[in-house]
Formats: sequence, structure tokens, C-alpha cells
Amino acid sequence: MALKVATFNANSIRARIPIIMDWLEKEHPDVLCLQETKVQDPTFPEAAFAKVDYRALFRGERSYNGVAMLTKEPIEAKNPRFGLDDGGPADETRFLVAEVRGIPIVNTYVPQGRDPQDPMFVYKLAWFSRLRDYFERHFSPQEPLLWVGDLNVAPDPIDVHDPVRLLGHVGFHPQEHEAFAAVKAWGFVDIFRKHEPGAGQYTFWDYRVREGVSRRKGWRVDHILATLPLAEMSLRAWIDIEPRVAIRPSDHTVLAAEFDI
DNA sequence: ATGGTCGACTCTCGA
Repeated sequence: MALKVATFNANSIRARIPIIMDWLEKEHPDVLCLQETKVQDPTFPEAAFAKVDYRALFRGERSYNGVAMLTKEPIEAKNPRFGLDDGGPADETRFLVAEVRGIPIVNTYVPQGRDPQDPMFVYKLAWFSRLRDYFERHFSPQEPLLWVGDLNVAPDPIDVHDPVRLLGHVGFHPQEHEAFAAVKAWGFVDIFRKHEPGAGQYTFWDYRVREGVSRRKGWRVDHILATLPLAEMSLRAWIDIEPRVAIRPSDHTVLAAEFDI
């Protein structure tokens, strides 16, 4: 049986309802993880997704952040949980874990970092370290586990359009590479890379770069990672550009993967 | 090209 999982930084879920609904109807994913929903919980557009038979888990705030998970199947009762649990800032609008068909799925909106000189950059680096600790405390690399979301880091030179010029910028900084690699080293396989080894495949284009999509000025900062036993069951992974070029485009687009479980 | 453009919301901030 196939499990189709996708992730999308919506940059306002209310502004993207049409393209998200279209994508659900086109692809029928089992799970769609969303970041930057930018909406408080009472205003989350739950009914729109219920119309196309998706349940929603969400935790948001006004203007910033916000995570959600849309699923076809019920979420198992022992989950979900929002936020980290290490005594630091929980960041409930950036971290959501829920179990679908027995597989825990961690959906994160990693702090963007703003600028390497900004205190939020240090916070971002620490966030990766806190994530690794979370995985260490709650899970085993020998068990199926998915980590998806907007991780706000392009891991390798092939993941940005100009690795020479961009090296040292937020999102493509050696300290971020190190921090992300340390979490991956706990036991994750980059599922997109496993299936698509080529350069120039991006999930994000800065609005401010003119004709960024057609000129391929992108970044691969959204990711789907899996522990080894689950990675061995992955069938394919792909970036769907359509939500980015729709009438009301987002700056990110959809990343999806399919597993034979 | 250290700019540019969105989205949320007061107007400027975050990305």
C-alpha cells in the first residue's frame, strides 16, 4: 500500500486555499504538511478542507509561523503534539508531530534565521540541535520516522542557483550546513536526493528576484527525510511546480514523496 | 544592482 506525503510552505493558508484544494484533488496525498499558515486556530479554514475529505491538525498565530497537517485518515489517538518539550521555547507553531498509519511524522517550520549577524540565526542553529535531541529522546533510527517541512537550509551546492555567491547567506551558511548535517547524521536519508540526484531542483524562489522561477533562481530548502527502514520503502519523490505558478502563487512549492508501506 | 515583492495588518515587519 502506498503512502503519499507532501510538504508545502503556504505563506498564508487563507491566501492559498484554492491552490491547496486543487493540489489535494489532483494528487490525493495521504498527508499534506503545511508551514507558515499565518492564522490563529479559530480562523483556520478547516471546513474548506473537510469539503474535499481532509482532516486538519493545526496550531497557528497571527501573521507569523503556524503548522498544520491535512490527512485522509484519522490521526492515532496518542498523538499529536505541538512544540518541543525540552524546557526551552516550545514553538508550538513551528513543530507538530502526529502518527499516520503507525508512522510518526514530524512537521517543522525551522526558524528562518534572518541574517547570520542576527540573534535569530543563533536561535536557528540551536533549534537544529534541539531537534536532534528530540529525535534522540523519542525515536530510534531503526524505526520508521518521517521528518518533513520548511527546514530553511539548502544543504549542498547543487541546492542553490549560485553556490559561490550565496555561500554565507542565511539558508546556505556553513554553520547551518553543519547544524542540519548533525540532525541528519542521527539517522535520516534525504528522500528527494535519493531519487533525484541532479542539480537545479528547487522548492523556493524569492519573490523579490524578478522572473525567479523561469530564470531558475531557486533554493531547495523544503525537505522530506526518513529513517533507513522507511527510506528503503520510498518509491519516488518530486517537486510539483504548479502551486508556484498558479494564479496566486506562493514563494514555495510542493515537495512530495511516495512510500510502499 | 544590498535592490527587489508579497502577506498580514497599520505601517512596518518578516520572509
